[in-house]
Order: sequence, then C-alpha cells, then structure tokens
Amino acid sequence: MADVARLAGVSSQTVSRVSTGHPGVVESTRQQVLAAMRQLGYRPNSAARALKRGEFRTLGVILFTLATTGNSRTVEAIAGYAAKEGYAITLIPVAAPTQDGVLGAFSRLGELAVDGIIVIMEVHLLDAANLNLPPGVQVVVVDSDAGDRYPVVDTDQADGARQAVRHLLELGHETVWHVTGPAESFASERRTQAWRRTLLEAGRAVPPVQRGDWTADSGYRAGLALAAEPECTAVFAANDQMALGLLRAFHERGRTVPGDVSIVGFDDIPDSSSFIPPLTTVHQDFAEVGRRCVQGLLRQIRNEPEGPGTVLVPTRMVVRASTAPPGSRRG
Amino acid sequence: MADVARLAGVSSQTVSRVSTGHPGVVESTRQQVLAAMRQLGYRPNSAARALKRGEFRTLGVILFTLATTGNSRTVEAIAGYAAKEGYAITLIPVAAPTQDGVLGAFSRLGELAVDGIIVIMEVHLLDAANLNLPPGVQVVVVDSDAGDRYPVVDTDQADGARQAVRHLLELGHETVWHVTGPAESFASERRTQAWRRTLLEAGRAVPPVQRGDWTADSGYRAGLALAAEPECTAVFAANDQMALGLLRAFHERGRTVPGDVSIVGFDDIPDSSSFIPPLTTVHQDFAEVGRRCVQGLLRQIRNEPEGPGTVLVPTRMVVRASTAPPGSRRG
DNA sequence: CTCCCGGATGTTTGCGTTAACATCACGCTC
DNA sequence: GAGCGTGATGTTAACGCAAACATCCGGGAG
Repeated sequence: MADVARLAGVSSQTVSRVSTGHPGVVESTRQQVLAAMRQLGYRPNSAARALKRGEFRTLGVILFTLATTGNSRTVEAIAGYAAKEGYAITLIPVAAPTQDGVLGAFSRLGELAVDGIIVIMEVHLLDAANLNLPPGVQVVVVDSDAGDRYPVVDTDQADGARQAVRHLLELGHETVWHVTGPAESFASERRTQAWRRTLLEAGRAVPPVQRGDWTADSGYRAGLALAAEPECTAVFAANDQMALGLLRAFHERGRTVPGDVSIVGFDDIPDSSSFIPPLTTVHQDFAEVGRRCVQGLLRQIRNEPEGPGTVLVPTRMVVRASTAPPGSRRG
Repeated sequence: MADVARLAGVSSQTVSRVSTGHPGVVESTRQQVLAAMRQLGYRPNSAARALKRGEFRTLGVILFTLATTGNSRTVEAIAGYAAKEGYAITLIPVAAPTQDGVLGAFSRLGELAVDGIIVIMEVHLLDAANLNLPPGVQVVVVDSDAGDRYPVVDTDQADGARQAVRHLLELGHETVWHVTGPAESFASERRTQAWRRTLLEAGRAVPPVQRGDWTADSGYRAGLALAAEPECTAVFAANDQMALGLLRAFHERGRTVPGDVSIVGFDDIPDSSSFIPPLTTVHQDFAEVGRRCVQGLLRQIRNEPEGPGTVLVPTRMVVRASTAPPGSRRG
C-alpha cells in the first residue's frame, strides 16, 4: 500500500479511501491511485482489513455431507445469497456424524475466521459435543427442532408429508405405507410423525414403518418387503432416492406403478421427473431455505436481534405419473 | 489476549506461546494460562494471526454449481483433505457460466483471504475473464485442458469413455451411439472425442451425436430421437443422469433395455444402481480428484514447485444390468 | 565463591489497514 | 482584506498477535 501511495504521490490514507470507495477524493487523484494500484498489482490485505474492522465478512457452514441433494442445494443457495451480501462462505465438513466428528469440527471452528455459523444437522449432536460456541459468533440451524434455543430455518416437513398422504388418500387409497429415513435425521422424523398423524386424523390404519437411510438401495430393500404385502397400494417415501429404489423393487416384483401401487417421494430432485414412471413428489424450495438462513444470520450479526424461533419454508405437491387411484391397473 | 495474560499473571507473549503450542513454557505456567483462556472464553483472532503470518490457511474453490454430482462430491473431498491439512475452504460461486459471471467472481476474489484457488471449470472461461490472478495466489484447475499453463487434476475422461465403448463393442454391438453433454464442458468434449476415436480405431461407423446438457430431461429427449433409429442397439451417455432419461425414453417407446438397446453411463452416481435396469457405467473417483487437487495446491503454496502438468485419475467400468449382447431380448 | 550458560519469561516492535483527528488551500462573506 | 467554513489530503494511532531480542533466574564448572 505504501508503494502505491508513493507511486501515486499521495498518502496511504488516500489509497485506503480509494480502495474502500470512500467519498471525498477528487476524481483526478482517484484515477492516479487506481492507475498505481493496477501497475503494482496491489490487492488489499483482507487479514489486515478484518483485523481493523473486527469482522471477517465470512459465514461458516457446518455439515456432514454434500452428497444429499438437499444439503448441496442449500449450500449453493447460501453461497449465492451470502455473496450478494458481500459475505464469503467457509465450508466446515464434519468427518462423521458422531460426537467425535462434531467435536473435531467445533474445535477447528475456534480457529476459524467467521462472523456466524449455519449448522445443517440435528442439534442434539451439537449438545453431545457440549457446544461451546465462540462468543460473538451467531448461529442459525437447519434440520432441527432447536427453535427454542437458536433461530431455525427449515422446510415445512410436516406440511409436506401431510400433503403427500392426503393426495394418496384422496385418490381413494385405504391407507398409506411409509419408508422413513435414518432415525438421527430430524427431517425424517418430522415427515414420519406427520404421516402418522395424518392417517390417524383420517381414521385410517397405520401400517408398520420401513426404515431406510436416504439411499436408493435402502429404498429398494424396503420395496422388496412392501411388494410382499398384497394390501399395500400406496407408499410415501421420505425422499426421492428411496422412491427410486421402491420403483425398481416393485418393477422387479411385477407390481406396476401406479397401476398396482402408487408412490410419492419427497424433495423433487431434478431426476425425479425422469423416473419410470415420473415421480409424484413434494417439492422443497432449497433456495429459499438458503436465503432465509443467510438473512437470519446477517440480521443477528448486524445486531437486529430476533431471538430463537422457526422459519418454515412451504412445500408444494408436484403430481406426475407415479400415483393413481387404487386398482387402476391398465389392461 | 491481554486480559488472559493479566488473569494468568504472565505476559501476553507467554499466552501466545501457549496458544501456538510453542515449546519453552513450563507445565505449571501452561496450565494457568489454559485455565485463564477457558475462563475468559478466549479465542485467538485469526485475522491478526493471518496478518502476522502472511498466510490465511484457506483455499478458495471457484465453480458454477454444486448441483452436479461430480462437483459436489469433488468439493466435499477437497474440503475433507484440506481440513486434514489445517486449511479451510472458501466457496466462490459463479453466478452464471458466462463471462460476466466469471468476471464477478474474480473481482470478488481480489478481496478474498485465500492462499490458493481450485478452479472447477473450463479454463477458456477464465481466459475470457482476462484472468489476472492476484499474484502470490496459486491455482489448480479441474475439468480443463490447461495443462500447459496450470497444474490440472482430472478424471481420465478419455480412458473412461474408451472403456465404455469397448465394453459395448465387445458385447457384439456393431457401433455405439452417443449422447454428449454441453459443448462448454471440457469433460463432455473429451468423452465425445474418445468415443469417436475408439469407434474409428475399431473401424466402425460413427453415428450422429445427440447433444444433451447433463440433465435427465435432455437425456429423455435424446432417447426419444434414438428410439426412432431401428439400428441403434447401444448408447453411451456422457453421464448417468442423461442415461436415466434414455432409460425412460426407451421404456416409453417399448424398446427394452438391455434386450433391444444397451446403455452405458458415466459417473456411477449412487442412484445408478437403482435405475431400471441397474445401470452399467464408468465409475469416477471424485474423492481422489479432490485429494490430488489439494495436494498439488499445497505443494505450490509451500514452494515445492511442480509447474503445469496434468494428473489423470483413473476410472473403472461397473457392469450392471443395462448392457447385453445385441438382439438378446428375452422371450 | 564467582562466573557463565541456558532455559523461562518479559518487552518491543511491526504486520497492513482505517478511524479519528490535524492540516491546508481555497473561496466566500462582511 | 480579515475571518471563516468547506472540502481535500496528510498524520497518528491502534486493531491482536508473534518474531526477535532482552532480561532474569538458578545451577554447574572452575
């Protein structure tokens, strides 16, 4: 910076004013400084800037994996909105969804240059890690029920599941079977609860739950079990990938979809419109979730406190070709 | 830090020594300092640290989207290995795959606190953005052919495509049709080149290319066109999602897979084993790509220069149920 | 007993930036 | 024409930390 100042024949403070876009610099001076910057390849040192300002303009995102559609899409949206607000995103991967893994991530966190953190995981794992968040670092949580302790942003899992079940009931199915996700996922639990409640409210029987782990393979295994239940005519899968597995299992067992069995998924991943048949599913607005996360976190950082509470992003049914009235097998 | 020093009854330098793990601090003193740190919730200011050390311990990853399996898996691997080396990852999303978008990302880059950058995109887009990388910032590129200017790490696209085509030829197919990805993708172009060359080397006819855009939908449209070609018995899709679309198109047109038509994909996404039928595909080792990226970049940062050059990560065929000899339709 | 040496700890300084204050020149008013 | 205000620019200091150097202490050699 001193070099730039010297070359431009001004003081370093004037260089600073130019590079931060402060007013009160005459145009001719400004151009000289800009020229000197270019010539010397000057680039402000963000560490020094952060040191002086006391903030990093960076948000941390802590999560287990980018392998699920939901996580990667949410992170992408977060990164986009954060960039728009002048914030960068630092990824903090947790090695494994265990206490040790979380602990490791949070110890690294202490060293990190972030102004706030978005946590994408069930919050009881944080508790297990006897969460001592660095003071001054704000938090927003996704996929959790910690609405009484931290601000939470999430898809309206319950309403989404309710819509899925209602859709199947309205088509005339007696009841709806369910393939759930892993027990440690809050989203999965919420969807299962809502499925059960919706059936109960409609006075229907609640069939036993098939447990999966989000993967298509686990959906396939669940589908094999379900195909052996002759009275199973409608299934609500907790995500699209497990629905894909169901589709294959029913196909292999000669149970046509939607003729013999109707299937609804959750997420509306891009591929789901190309399943065989195209999948009826519950659309999640990951971009909106990301946006609300960043918005909430920045509001905290800027000291416009909101306190704990939950923001629910609505879902909507996307009806494609995997659902039909029961017993509508063609031919 | 001064507060901690006061509370522990030592100088701030001793606190610094403790927090950086320097030797030459007697155990009893160390414990006192540690206790004071805990009591005050002290956390070293990484901006100041970075300022003093002249490095940020952060790597930037610049890419268009996390929506493709390859990108998100690669980023995940990068983040994991970087963490292991004590580096954090900053995500730099590019709004759109246009010159403007890239330009915007690189202007933001100037402000960013990174020691090196991993670029996941075709490098000619960088050129378009008249790339003036901040001096002192190292670069590694993925999905590009810039091996003469930057170090490049990539999947061995050509060999993967060759394996796919050979597999189909060895099953007895006369030739292999191809659904390619978007023209601006280097990976896609490489796969297409290798497909063509392999056919030529085997003295086979080279059918016209169907162009897709990586999405299952585009694969579906290509599949519709291909289903109308009676002599088409084998298709190599440039990724698994387009293969999924092909599967649906052929299914809807009553062309059985693999009885009437064999299909090979590329990527080996987790879902591909649950397609109908389970997909034969080329497995990419994204984790290895990520590891090599980080390794190469850190080597540059640590001044163990390697210069430009290309690291190719091998692929392997995963044979499932979507390929068979031609005309093997059951029944 | 003195001197010296080495290990433990303290003091000083500067990393690059910007806020706050100081200065300076110019033009306007009375 | 003296005084004053305004806007442009310069000077100083501090952000938190750690490298370099300074100091202090105790113990062993002579």
